[in-house]
Amino acid sequence: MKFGPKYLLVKNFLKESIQQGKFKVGDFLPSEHELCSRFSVTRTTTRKALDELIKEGYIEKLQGKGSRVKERRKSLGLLTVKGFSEAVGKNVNTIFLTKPQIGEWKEEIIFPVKKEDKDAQCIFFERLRCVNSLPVMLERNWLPATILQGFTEKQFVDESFFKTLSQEYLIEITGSKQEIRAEYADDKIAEILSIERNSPVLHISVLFSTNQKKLTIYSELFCNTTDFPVGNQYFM
Amino acid sequence: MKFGPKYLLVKNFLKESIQQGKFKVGDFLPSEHELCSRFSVTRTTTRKALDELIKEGYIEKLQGKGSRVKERRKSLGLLTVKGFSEAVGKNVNTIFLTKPQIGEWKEEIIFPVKKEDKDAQCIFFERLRCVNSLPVMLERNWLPATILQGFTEKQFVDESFFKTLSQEYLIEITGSKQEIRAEYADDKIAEILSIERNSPVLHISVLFSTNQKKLTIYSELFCNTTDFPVGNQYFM
DNA sequence: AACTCAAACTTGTACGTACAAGTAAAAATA
DNA sequence: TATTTTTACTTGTACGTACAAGTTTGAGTT
Repeated sequence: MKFGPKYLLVKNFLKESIQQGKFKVGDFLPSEHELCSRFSVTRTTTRKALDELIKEGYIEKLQGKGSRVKERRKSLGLLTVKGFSEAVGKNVNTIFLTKPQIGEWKEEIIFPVKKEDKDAQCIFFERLRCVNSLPVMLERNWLPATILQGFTEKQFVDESFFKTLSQEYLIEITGSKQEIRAEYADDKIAEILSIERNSPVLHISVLFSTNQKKLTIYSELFCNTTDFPVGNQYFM
Repeated sequence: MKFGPKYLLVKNFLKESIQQGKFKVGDFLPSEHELCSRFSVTRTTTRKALDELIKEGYIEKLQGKGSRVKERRKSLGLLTVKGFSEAVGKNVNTIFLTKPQIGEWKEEIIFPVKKEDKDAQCIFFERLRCVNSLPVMLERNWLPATILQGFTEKQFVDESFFKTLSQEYLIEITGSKQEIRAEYADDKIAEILSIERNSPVLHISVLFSTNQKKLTIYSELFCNTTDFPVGNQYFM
């Protein structure tokens, strides 16, 4: 039998446990010492495993206390509407304009759709994000139906698409590519966002890659940024 | 005398050497073994130092070969115009509309200007980025004049503001905060970008923090995204 | 009851050793 | 000369040990 490096054993055990919710956000992992004896490795090896989990944003270490499961690095360099999620006290809600269903690959996807994706069926869903009941962002998502069995019938975990992928299918986002444009709102977008036709809207095209090589997610976002700009932060 | 951890000695020596250009991009650092004997530390310590430099994006390791100085992580989660720098074969140039000079703190800065900055004098400069001689992005920058002695007389290194900060003042960007809006182009912006008034333009407000606690940089960018969308990438 | 302090935990740094695995150039072979 | 093999270098993994430094808890003291 061929095994890779030992530290991957520890790392993957912890990573999968976190992804499956066996360790929840805020929980402390077993101490380094305990992991050592559980896997019969030295602390060097255990610490290497933990280091990688820190690098990937799963945990943080607190000297004297332990290793705590972190809210997963949501950013990924992604843009988020200022006021979504982090904003406390704001009334944010999400409306499904189109529930997940088998649909067609549309022209409006900016990034070129891969051939293997085009050959497969396509899951589509469309959501409207509102702040204080005012529509702020329209989100359209396309993804191949090959892997996600029964996805159209599933309820979203915490209203979150990514949480659903993570917890129900053990799929996580590993990368993203974005293009951002300022455009005139066409009739449809203007109507949905309750703005005038030809108002400037922020158009964000996103391509997500995941740990499942076959699963690429295509998203097109349209934002009314007059009241809620889109933003991100990065600190070393 | 009080020293911190030993690995910081090695790390900082290498980091400063890289920042000062003693090791250039593509160069290989001294081998771990050599660093060990030079600093009288064990490989554990040296590797810890190198690990941190990897994390901060300064170097990459190649098994069997060595540690090579990398092109510094430009991204920082930042948006870049698609076609700038990375795009080969494209004709990109930069025009100073306003050379670095002592100016005033303007109202148009979106992020609130810190009090200590407002009390100081302000360096301002304004550049127009063109692709194929067509104006694509207008960039306005403000920063307090306290630290950067003689900045207004300096020539930019490689036409790059950040390279100049790094090589001439040993200042590096440690974080950023951005807000993005789609707006109507006002008269002035429209004229500079050679577009019609009230065309949609992408307005990006950036606040950079640096390793010099006193130095914050405020930028306002205006992009015509019809031909060149703005974008970023992230991969784990 | 309130406080102090020691003990028992946690992670952080650092030592030293050994061998595996990848790379490149020199040496041996055909 | 051209090819193969060896050798000497690089980084990667893993062992074991020791003590420093931060946190929590509970025993002991006031």
